[in-house]
Amino acid sequence: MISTLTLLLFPAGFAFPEWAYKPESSPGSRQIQLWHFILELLRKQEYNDVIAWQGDYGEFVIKDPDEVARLWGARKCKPQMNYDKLSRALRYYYNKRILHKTKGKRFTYKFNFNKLVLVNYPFIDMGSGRGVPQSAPPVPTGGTHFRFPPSTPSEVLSSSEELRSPGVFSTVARRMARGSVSDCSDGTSTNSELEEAAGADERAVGPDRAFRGLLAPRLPHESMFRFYAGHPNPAGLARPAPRVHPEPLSPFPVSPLPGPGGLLGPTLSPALSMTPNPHLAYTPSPSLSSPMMSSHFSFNPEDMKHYLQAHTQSVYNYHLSPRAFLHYPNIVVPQPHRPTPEKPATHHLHGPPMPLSLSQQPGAGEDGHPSPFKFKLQPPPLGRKQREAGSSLAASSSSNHSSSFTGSGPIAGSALGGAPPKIKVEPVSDLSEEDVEVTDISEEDELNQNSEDEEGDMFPHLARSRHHHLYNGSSSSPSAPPPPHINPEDDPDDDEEVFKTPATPPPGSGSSLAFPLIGLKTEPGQAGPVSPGGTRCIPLKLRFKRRWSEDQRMEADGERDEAEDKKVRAEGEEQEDGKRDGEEDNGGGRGVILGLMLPPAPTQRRASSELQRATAQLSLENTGC
DNA sequence: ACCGGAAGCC
DNA sequence: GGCTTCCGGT
Repeated sequence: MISTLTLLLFPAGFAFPEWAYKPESSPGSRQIQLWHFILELLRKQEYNDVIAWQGDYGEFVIKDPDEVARLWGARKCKPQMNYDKLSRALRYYYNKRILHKTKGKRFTYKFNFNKLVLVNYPFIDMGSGRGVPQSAPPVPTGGTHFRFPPSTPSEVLSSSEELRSPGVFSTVARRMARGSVSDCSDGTSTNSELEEAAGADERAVGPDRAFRGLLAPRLPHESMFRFYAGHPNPAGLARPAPRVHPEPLSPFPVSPLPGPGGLLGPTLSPALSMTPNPHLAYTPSPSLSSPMMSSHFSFNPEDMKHYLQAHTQSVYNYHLSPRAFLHYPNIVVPQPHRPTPEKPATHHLHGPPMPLSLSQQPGAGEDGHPSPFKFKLQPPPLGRKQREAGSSLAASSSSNHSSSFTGSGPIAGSALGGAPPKIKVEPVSDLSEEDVEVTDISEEDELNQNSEDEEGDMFPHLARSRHHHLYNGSSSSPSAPPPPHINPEDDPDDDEEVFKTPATPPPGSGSSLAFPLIGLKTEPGQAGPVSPGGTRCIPLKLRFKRRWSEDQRMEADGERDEAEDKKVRAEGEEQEDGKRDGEEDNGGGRGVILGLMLPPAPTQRRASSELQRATAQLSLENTGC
């Protein structure tokens, strides 16, 4: 199976896009983007008096708005820049879900790292230990949000932006594979380090890279990365570790989330080169160092059990969606103890009857091109006016903005039975939907946006209608090291954190379990296969959702909304959405797999670190102007 | 302060 | 696409 997996994983060979390393070349823009810049400032101590991390993970406060504006203006050669304009730009990020305002706190904003990462750096290799930079945005609890690629090619194409289209990735990948990473870096940019590292990695581990790339989005966990790491290059590794030390200011927790992901990592990697290296040494958390970390991981029941258990624990710890639970046939994982009494122990990961085999996935790797991942920012919500107006446009059809979410819980409510405007039906049908899902995804994003939840993140689809929403209770998770200040409420909402797991693993999870990636690939036609078996989970899911919803509400109640509420609007979900929703929930077929793996946070972190690195080199001010 | 529409620039 | 600029509104 591994081989199969491998193939799937490395179909085309994804690589990290060049732009990932260069802020300047960030997608969509030639120049440095504001958020990169902010991150850059954040990571530099010298600007601590100007802007600094504060409060929750990802939350930062602009201590000196004028100065920040000045710096930004300098960087962009916009002397006329001022905080008013800068803040407008920041607000512009709200729609993109990259940032949101921390209500009630002056000049305080919060990154939604997940989104950033996913969106912009889906394939980044967070690799290694480059270490979470101090400035790394915190992504404590969170899960990552990811979206699945559209199932159909057409969809893919249609997708608005597929960011860097697959083609791009593949191209890059190839390049990288060759070790020509340097391309990216012409001297201009930043990164020598990154590039070098990347290059090294690639050379050393050709496929791995690809692998990583793929995984990254879904498998956030650091451990995962680590394992694949195997990166020969020391440089990257070395640095990070040291840096990791917690900064007072930095929101980042020192330690990465312990998570299941780590466990998986090994799993995945076996095939890959797992050479022990410093990386491995750098284990995020003790927990990771489980046996699983050991060089070899087998899918045998015991191991799986172990893994699952760990995963389950993590799910609980992170308040992940039930969907996150891995399913492994025949193995029942004992439930972790959860603080919360309520949580039902019920879920055992039962395997759905039909295990998916990787093979099922249709084109998975085969198509020559990599699966189309389309990670994109969500479309901005419709303008309020429009919405209000009832702009029909919304495209969607019917979208009415349904109500949105009342305070309590948007989606959750719906799930619970609240009347959700949109969703309503839970389609039990589920799986099949995937395609739909995918499809939807592309477009849906726009529609969905709603943010219902706290998150509002990027993957509305997932989140939205469906039940999904689970955000991690940020505060709670024990494992995650709390930031200095944790506010109970704060984060919960934060969307960022929300972890939407894609889907539960489909049935056959055993195998699937392992690879999210696979799922990706699958998309294309996969619906068929999945459907058969997979779906049955639904009921459980629903149940879980409810549970979660309840829990979430209880725990989080507050905030989530924050930003998102407003946006909710978009929702107009279409009927289809509803369907999809169901699906998604399910774990939608393919996605499912992914879900398993992902431990959210890490990824983000890594991504962030990468970003930081990338940005690090930029000069804050641009003299050139 | 903060929000977000609209128009415009690159 | 990603702001920048301007601006009316809360």
